[in-house]
Amino acid sequence: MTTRETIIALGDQLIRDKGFNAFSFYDIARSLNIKNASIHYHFPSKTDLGIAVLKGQQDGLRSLIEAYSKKTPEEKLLAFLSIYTRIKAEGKVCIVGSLATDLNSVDEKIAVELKKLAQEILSWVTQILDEGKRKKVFYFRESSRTRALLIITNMLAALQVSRLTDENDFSSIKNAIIKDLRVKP
Amino acid sequence: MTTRETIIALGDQLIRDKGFNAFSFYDIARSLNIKNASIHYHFPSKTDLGIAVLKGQQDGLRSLIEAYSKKTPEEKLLAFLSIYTRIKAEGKVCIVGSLATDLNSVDEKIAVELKKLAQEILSWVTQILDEGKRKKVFYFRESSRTRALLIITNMLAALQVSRLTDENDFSSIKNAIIKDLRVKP
DNA sequence: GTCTATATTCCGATAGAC
DNA sequence: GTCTATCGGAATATAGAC
Repeated sequence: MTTRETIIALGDQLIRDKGFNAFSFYDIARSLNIKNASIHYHFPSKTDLGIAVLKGQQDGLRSLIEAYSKKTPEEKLLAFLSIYTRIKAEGKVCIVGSLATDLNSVDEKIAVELKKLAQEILSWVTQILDEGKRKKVFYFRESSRTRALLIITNMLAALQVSRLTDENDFSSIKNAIIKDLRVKP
Repeated sequence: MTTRETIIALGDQLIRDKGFNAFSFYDIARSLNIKNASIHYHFPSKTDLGIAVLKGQQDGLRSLIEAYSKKTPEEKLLAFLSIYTRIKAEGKVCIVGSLATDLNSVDEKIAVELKKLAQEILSWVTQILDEGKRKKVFYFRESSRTRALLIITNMLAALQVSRLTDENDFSSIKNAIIKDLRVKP
């Protein structure tokens, strides 16, 4: 992994651990045993790093979508849900939630990339549910888009709320989502 | 409203608008036409203000619970959901979500009060659902606690995600929650 | 309770040597 | 690409006058 990629990975983790406004270039420099100024060589501004992190997330999502394109709707949905399970294991939160709460304090360019990411997530989950409904493996009353929103908001906030209530609450929420989709009307 | 109360109200709004780490005492001082140092007279540290904001939220919640204690489960649930509708109208997010994403960058004392607030919200919604199930006005398969978590996470993240996707998504989510509870098995 | 003034620390960012 | 050195700005916080 190049230094640039390592910086992006560390920035990503820091945003999801402490929030965009709470981390500094020094946090990254210390981890990498380099100096503050060296980070600026790779990313002139903190906003530039934020954008790179979001573009990395977009690329990762597209790879996952591509890798699961021939799989069943159940497999796709489980792959989607396991994104959050991995984040939970790290004790962190989703980047969409983290940056959404700070939205009015970050550069507009970050907001633009964040919205793109959110749209792509919503679009994918909507398609998964749509396919599952057609193939009669998922059952739900709402539109696919609304149901996708319900599932995404459940998982996104499960990471946040389970930091405060009980760590097991994350699994309870995840399991309930899966079960509910399988209940025939 | 006393100056102290006004500062708390402004701090609350700023946390839910920009995040805890993005607002400064100067934001509040400017709004009140007083100086930075005057804020410190009322709240020695930013952490003190954060705690006061959270205690204010706890008090507000307890008042709401008390005011609705004799009402029906449906009325209680609608009262709970309308908390978020009001926040959405302001374009802000829920304080629980905002501070949960910044949890590892704030003072431990803030984390303690935030957890108390989250527990009280979860406890209330769980009781509302429990009562609704007993009285056969709400229908759901999960435990009351899990269903409460599902509903709370939906609303909390609906505020965050609808900043990014479509403002109308908030209403779609809210309406789906209400409808789903009324569906008989 | 609010003010002026100031101390202190931290952060983002740049210049220029190596 | 990384370093040293430094600038400029912002933010938290305190001292002491009014």
